[in-house]
Amino acid sequence: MKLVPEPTIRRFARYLRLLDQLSDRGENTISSTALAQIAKASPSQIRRDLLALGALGTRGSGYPIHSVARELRKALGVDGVRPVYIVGTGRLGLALSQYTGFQQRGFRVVGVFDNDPRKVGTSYGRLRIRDIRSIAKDAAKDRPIIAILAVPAPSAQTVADTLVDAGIRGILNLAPALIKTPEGVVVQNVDITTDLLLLGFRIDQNRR
Amino acid sequence: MKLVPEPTIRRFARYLRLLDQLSDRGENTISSTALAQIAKASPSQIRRDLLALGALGTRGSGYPIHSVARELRKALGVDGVRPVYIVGTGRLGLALSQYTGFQQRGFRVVGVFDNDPRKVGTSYGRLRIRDIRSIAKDAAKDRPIIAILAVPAPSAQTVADTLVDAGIRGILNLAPALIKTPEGVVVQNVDITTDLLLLGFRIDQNRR
DNA sequence: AGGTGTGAATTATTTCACAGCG
DNA sequence: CGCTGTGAAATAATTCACACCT
Repeated sequence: MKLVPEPTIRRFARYLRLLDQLSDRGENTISSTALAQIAKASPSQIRRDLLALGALGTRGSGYPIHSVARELRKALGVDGVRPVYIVGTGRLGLALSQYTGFQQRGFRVVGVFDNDPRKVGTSYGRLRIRDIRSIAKDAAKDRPIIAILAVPAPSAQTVADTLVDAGIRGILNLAPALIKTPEGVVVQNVDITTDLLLLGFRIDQNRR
Repeated sequence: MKLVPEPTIRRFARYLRLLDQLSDRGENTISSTALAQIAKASPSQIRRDLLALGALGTRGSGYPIHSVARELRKALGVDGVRPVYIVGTGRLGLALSQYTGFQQRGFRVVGVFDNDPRKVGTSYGRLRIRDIRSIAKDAAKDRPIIAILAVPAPSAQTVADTLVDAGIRGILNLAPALIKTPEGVVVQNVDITTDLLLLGFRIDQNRR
């Protein structure tokens, strides 16, 4: 597959969720127009986007949901299962460690870490909180590529450095802090306040 | 202010966070080049973006952090304080209700709701969990414009309808489900799995 | 010198519109 | 027919490059 534009990738993730839902309802095919409706996009945009996966549609009847979903997974790199570490077991870290949605989307939480000795050793569900100091050793065994960083802002950079040393290639940063990583380690920032701001703005503008 | 493009708005939220941080460190001005550095954007993009707020920069020395931050807040509609409701007190809802970051950014959680009678009445910090059935009545008093929806996917739509009836104008939807709202009620979806997918993709492509 | 404001050029993304396949 | 695939056109966003202020 050649280079896919960034906005298309964002939409890919949305399409995948929608198609999975449709699939659960027993649907087999969907037209660009119908998908556009529920995805809040234009039919031609859908066609352009899906075309990047190859010509999967059937003229006259639409797109086969199953194959498109499979190709989307392949394009997004979740055709297998990706092991993930969660670092930080505050309220947010714990909430995420219990979240079942990851598994359905190709991610599996295989380790939860903290630096607080009082927490290390206690169990939440199937996961036992491990000591952050053993993360490099553990990572050699679990081979996670991605880590979810859910620590307080002041320690974000230090912990991020530890993750990089442990061989992590991508960090989903939930801390409200900017972190620096060496070339080759990708950071994706998630900041719910940003989304709140954006929502507020859209309300004022009455944008949909 | 005339129409600001959507991508610019997204960046506005980021700039604001950075400028607040710089301000905390005692900085007074910053050049487009310096800001570009930490915001991972190009200097000319910064200048274009900030220009949409009016010509605030001083040639030769850069942008006055304070005024720019104030204008950003105005542009994003957070020059005052926005009251917010949180609906759903699972792990995630509770984590958010305790999150202190909102206040600093112009949002204040003024109510937390659930439908579980065993939870209603119990207190978390300064907030007492209230009954979802009284939300319309309460909203008439608290006048929240925004609600954060943190309920399980199957009940998302029903609860969203309740929120709309209570006069909510914008919903930050954390449930992994699509919700429909009447014209004039804005929905902003937050889905951490989508960000994980995006991160995974960027690792594969080695995009920064 | 140093750094903004801004038209013009470039590049990216979306939409149009229609040929062509099932 | 209905609906995809796709060049071509239109629109949006970014970057260039430089005049101009302090």
